[in-house]
Amino acid sequence: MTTPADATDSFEADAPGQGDELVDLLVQTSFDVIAIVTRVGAEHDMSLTLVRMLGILRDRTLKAAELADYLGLERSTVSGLIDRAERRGFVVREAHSADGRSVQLRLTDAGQAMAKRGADEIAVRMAPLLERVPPRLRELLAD
Amino acid sequence: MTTPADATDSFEADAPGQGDELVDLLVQTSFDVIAIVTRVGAEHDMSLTLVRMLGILRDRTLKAAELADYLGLERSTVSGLIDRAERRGFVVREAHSADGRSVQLRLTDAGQAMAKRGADEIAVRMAPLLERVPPRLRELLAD
DNA sequence: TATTGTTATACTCTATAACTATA
DNA sequence: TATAGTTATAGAGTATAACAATA
Repeated sequence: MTTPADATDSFEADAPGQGDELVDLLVQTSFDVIAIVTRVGAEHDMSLTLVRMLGILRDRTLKAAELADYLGLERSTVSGLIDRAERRGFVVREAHSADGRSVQLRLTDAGQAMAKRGADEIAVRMAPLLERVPPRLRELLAD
Repeated sequence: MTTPADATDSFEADAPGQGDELVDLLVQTSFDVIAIVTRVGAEHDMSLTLVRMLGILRDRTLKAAELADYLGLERSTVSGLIDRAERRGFVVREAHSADGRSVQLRLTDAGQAMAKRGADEIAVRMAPLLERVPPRLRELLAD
């Protein structure tokens, strides 16, 4: 906006206009989705972060530092998160075979069960939201 | 799953299977989007909730209780949120014309400016994400 | 020296409960 | 009585900084 009569204004990255409805739609939808995940978690006394943790560890075994990367959180934060998850029997800290400093994180059977249950419930809650998507569009999305 | 040999299994709400990839995609994308909004907010020392508040009040004037409904938070929580936003000059509490108990919330010019700036920055950060969406699909989404 | 994980500390966000003022 | 908002309090989530153990 430093050059007053600039015909290419609407193509500048810092002068949005055209695609904003789509951005708004995506942001609003995202908040709705996260709200669903948060609610399902809350019904099982789990924070959004704990739900994410179970989802991530569901089909992986990770070191604590790797989990921190996945979650975008500090190691110290994840340390406490693991504490709480372990106390509830969802996860165990195992010795890492190759690195004495690391701990390997693994879901317990209870953790696996809760992860599956949560995923199922989330899918059910999201069904009404997905049903509003036209079938043709839904197929396109599944590429 | 109470009737063992049920051919309509895959259509039962509590026996998900088919559309799970789509659900996962939507959830993962939502986390990515929220991460962008969170990061943009953090760069301006704003929590995700404060960013949402500015976005909501951008084209509306609301009572505190209404804002709480929009955000899905308790009134007491929103009270503190308004405190902090007011202290930073983003919003003002005005007397409600018809109800002496209520406060009317209105963005200041600074609040409007920050709301616009945040929305613009979010749109810019989301551009790479949107560019991965095929144009044909993007048109369909904008219905 | 660098990295992994933990602990101590502090701040923000959130809810519950109790309260005041108004309806 | 019921509703709008505030305050006090407590708990969870988060980051920063300092630390011990291992690489």
